[in-house]
Amino acid sequence: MSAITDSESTAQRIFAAIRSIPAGSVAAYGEVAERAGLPRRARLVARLLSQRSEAGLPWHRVVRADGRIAFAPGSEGFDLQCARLRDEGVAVLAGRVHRERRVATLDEQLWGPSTRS
DNA sequence: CTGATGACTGATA
DNA sequence: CTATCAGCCATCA
Repeated sequence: MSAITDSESTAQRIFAAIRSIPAGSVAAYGEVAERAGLPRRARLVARLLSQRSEAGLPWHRVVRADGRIAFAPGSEGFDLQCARLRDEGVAVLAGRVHRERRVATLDEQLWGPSTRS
């Protein structure tokens, strides 16, 4: 059988986490890493996207923790990510996504933004 | 081994 | 608000 390395299974978990981001929403690198079971591996997620990104992977839904596009303004990646997000109905102003468009925590998805009785 | 780099993050000024 | 610093982790010279 194939010898699946830890790195590959890790990568698959990260890709799965990214795919789990609903269209019209975005998540931070740190959030993706955490949901993939890799806390504090935000840079690993970034490096993975940079080197091994897959076809069909909604990488454009991954932004920085502050909602900003990770690419430099004016770069190809920036322009492409911005366009694809807007295509999904996400407002991107000054290279930034509004806070409410973020998929904060898993808890928030399950419990809702204002479950406080 | 050390040091630099990167699609990062949080704290501080 | 922006600018800088330190922490973090994987890879490379």
